[in-house]
Amino acid sequence: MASDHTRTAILNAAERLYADRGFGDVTLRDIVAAANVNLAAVNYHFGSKDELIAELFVTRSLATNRERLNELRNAEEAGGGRAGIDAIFRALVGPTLRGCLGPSSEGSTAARFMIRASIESVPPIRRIKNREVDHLRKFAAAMRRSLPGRAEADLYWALHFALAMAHHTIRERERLTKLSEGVCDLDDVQGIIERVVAVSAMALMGGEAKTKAPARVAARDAR
Amino acid sequence: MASDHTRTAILNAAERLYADRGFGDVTLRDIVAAANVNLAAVNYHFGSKDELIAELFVTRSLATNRERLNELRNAEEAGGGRAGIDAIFRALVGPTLRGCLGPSSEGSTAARFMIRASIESVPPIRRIKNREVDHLRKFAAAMRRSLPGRAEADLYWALHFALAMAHHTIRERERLTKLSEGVCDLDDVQGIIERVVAVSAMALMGGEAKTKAPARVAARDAR
DNA sequence: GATAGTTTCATACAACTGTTTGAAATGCAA
DNA sequence: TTGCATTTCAAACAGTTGTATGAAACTATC
Repeated sequence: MASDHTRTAILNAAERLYADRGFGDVTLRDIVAAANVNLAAVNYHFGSKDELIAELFVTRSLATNRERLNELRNAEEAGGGRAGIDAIFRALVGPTLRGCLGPSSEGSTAARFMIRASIESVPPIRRIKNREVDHLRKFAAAMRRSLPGRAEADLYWALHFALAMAHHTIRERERLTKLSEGVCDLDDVQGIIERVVAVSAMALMGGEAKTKAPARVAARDAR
Repeated sequence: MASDHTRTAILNAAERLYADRGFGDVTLRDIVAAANVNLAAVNYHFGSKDELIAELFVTRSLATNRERLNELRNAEEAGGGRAGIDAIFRALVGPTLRGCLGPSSEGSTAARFMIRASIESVPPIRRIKNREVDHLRKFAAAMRRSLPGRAEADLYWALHFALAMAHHTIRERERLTKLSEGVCDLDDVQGIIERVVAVSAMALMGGEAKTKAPARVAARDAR
């Protein structure tokens, strides 16, 4: 037990430094200097550098996943076991985008850390991300309940594209601002979420009316 | 001039090693060992490790960009100055997806290197990517010509989402296979391209008929 | 075949990395 | 206070990294 003071000081300093300068050029010595603790404290409290990074990422990651599942559960309860497809996508990408975008994310170390984690891909984080399959399957299941007739492949492709748009927007938000010369407002988080949700739903629906039968989205006029 | 033998041996070995094991844990010593050349040869021929990586990436990157612009030009000429929106997206994501996906990409070192470069983000590569704004603006211009009435923001968001889907598919292709338990066929490159193109077009069109007036895609029922 | 320029080589360099060690300090129970 | 366990600390360790050096080998020109 004890005071935990050193432990949390390390966690805070590490999160801030990694967020600001990336995993690539932050050493344990940088961290302990910022935390005002001894170099050996990291290995004493966490075992290794990788385990420190893993703990940082797992904490934030679990929080996001909890938020997602909360939103999903609420949507399904509101719909009597079946959530609308929009609500499902909103539960999937909303928490991540809200957490990492918008003016508040500039100040939040947690947000900047997660952005960094999505840009640089270090081994300990990759290992954790690979365990997220079960979590995503829950969203696939919700989609299946919501649209029983849909082809499995279309389901997963839509899920995949939703995550693609969300993560890419977080990763490349600066580039998008520069590319569009400020025309794309990265601070309008709710607008972005609805945009991603709408496109994801269209990816699944093939641009047809929401309640209609399956519509293939793929291979039309090849080239 | 001279034989260039050493130079190209380094380039080949480096590309293969980076493709296989990532930038993180391939050292210059690994490279020169695989290339059967002296350690000092890298600094002699390239100046530094970062310049070697940069040269590798620039070469492949320019090739892709050339291919993209070729396809775009062809599409615009075929349409008398105005390419169809599908053709524009196809020119944008086609070369990248064809290069990095499909059974052939397993064998191609170049493809595996570019996949690696899109997963790990090292400083020299990031610097080059940031100079790609001009290149992407050409596609924005083509979209503008194709659909003069469209709002600028919608244009850039669709462009952004197209790249998002393409790159995310490349980055996470293994995860998607595992997640979907093989239901998503990552070897059907043409099918994937058409899927991405269709969704991108829908992102821009808002699910309405292709020739209709602007349709906002964003903020409907917030939450 | 001597000369000048290029390329290769073995080796050293200097710095930095995460981790370990063993002793000192601290906190807490009896 | 005594004793015991936890925590901190300075120092060193062992290994790796990219880069620099200066001599040797080569190549082509005159």
